Amino acid sequence: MKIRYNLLKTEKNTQARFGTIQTNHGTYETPMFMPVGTRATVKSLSKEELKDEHAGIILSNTYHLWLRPGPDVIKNCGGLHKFMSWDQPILTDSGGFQVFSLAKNKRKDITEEGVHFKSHIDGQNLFLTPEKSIEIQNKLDSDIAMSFDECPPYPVTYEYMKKSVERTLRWAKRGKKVHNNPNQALFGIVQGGEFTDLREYSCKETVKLDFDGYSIGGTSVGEDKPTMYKMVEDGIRYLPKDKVRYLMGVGDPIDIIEGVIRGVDIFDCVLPTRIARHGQAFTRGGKINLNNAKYKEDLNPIDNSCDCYTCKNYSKAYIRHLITTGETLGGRLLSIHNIRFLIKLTEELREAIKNDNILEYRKEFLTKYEGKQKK
RNA sequence: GCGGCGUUGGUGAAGUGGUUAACACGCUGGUUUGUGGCACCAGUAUGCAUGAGUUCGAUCCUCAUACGCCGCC
Repeated sequence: MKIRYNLLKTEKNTQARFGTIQTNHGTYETPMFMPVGTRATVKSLSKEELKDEHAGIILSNTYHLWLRPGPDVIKNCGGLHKFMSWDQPILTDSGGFQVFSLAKNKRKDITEEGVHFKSHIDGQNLFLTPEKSIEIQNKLDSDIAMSFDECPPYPVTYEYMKKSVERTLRWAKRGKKVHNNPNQALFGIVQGGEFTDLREYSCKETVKLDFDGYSIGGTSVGEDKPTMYKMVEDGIRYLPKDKVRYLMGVGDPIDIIEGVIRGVDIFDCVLPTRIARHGQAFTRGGKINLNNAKYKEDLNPIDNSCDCYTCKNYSKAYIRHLITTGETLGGRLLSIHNIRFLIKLTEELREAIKNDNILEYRKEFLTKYEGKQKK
């Protein structure tokens, strides 16, 4: 079996969906937030810590594992699950986004055949193609592989985006052709930027290729929020109801809620772990910065309503001390909290969908999260 | 008691007779969305030991005082 998505309920007033994803490594409810473990590790966290906070699928990255330790090493070590001792599902990103982020400020050479770019480790010239990406992901033996796409920056011209969408479609076809891991699902990626007709086109053509799931790519690349939400709407409209919908790279709490309301099932994002390492935490009352002097002697947990390991055991004063002194435990504790915060958010969204009150939930969440003055 | 040297922000310090006193750290905020992990951005001395003098103008020159370090009696 690859994976199967079971749609159990659509919320009455919105497109929000409650369902399950069945995989070879267990069945999990959606909407779901997936922590990012780029290099076969969710930075600083053990598998027990992830499971204790109810993590389901986690992410890993083709580009990074390609460079180190290399796909053959992982294959010879029994595949990614065995290698990193993670017995729950893994989704591997294709490396498409790395082409965007690695080469953001430099020249990148995108050709029909693939992408030439330089290793961030030693500068050597690399060449990644759709076939290569899928071949690596086959070896990694993740549960879900992603098609290799082009993720253009924002903004680009309509003409460029049109060409890019066409190329991503050809790449999707090529990748699908060489995909040969019977236990691995393969997802297609919808692109098209902020152009409604290109999103529609990308969506319909990608669906024709019949993937195991679909993701909305090309968001959170510099556009404003209304534009991003429109991209999601335009990208999701023509996707089949019986397949998973994945909004790539989105993990701001508000964006997750807005995504779920528009019909997204799964999300991934580096935000919870990255901001944790820089001393910041999500709370019901908004994002806070533990570096702030006001927490110097604050013995309260980060969030009184949080059930995570960090909030059950440590105070803001202590975490602030760890963060300001550069102790690694600080980032770890905040990562645990932030991941739990987003996972708990999706748990509550599932309940809201079941109760048909997701709009009400959003209103209540925003009132607390953004302060009383808004909306 | 005599002589020499020194005294610049929270810290280490640079510097000049003339608009905004360098840099670093610290401190205070902020940013971060398919991770180039441990980053980036902004703010932070109306002030140069104290007093007087020289000068159009002094943190920078002169004198005195205080404090510190070193040497001599």
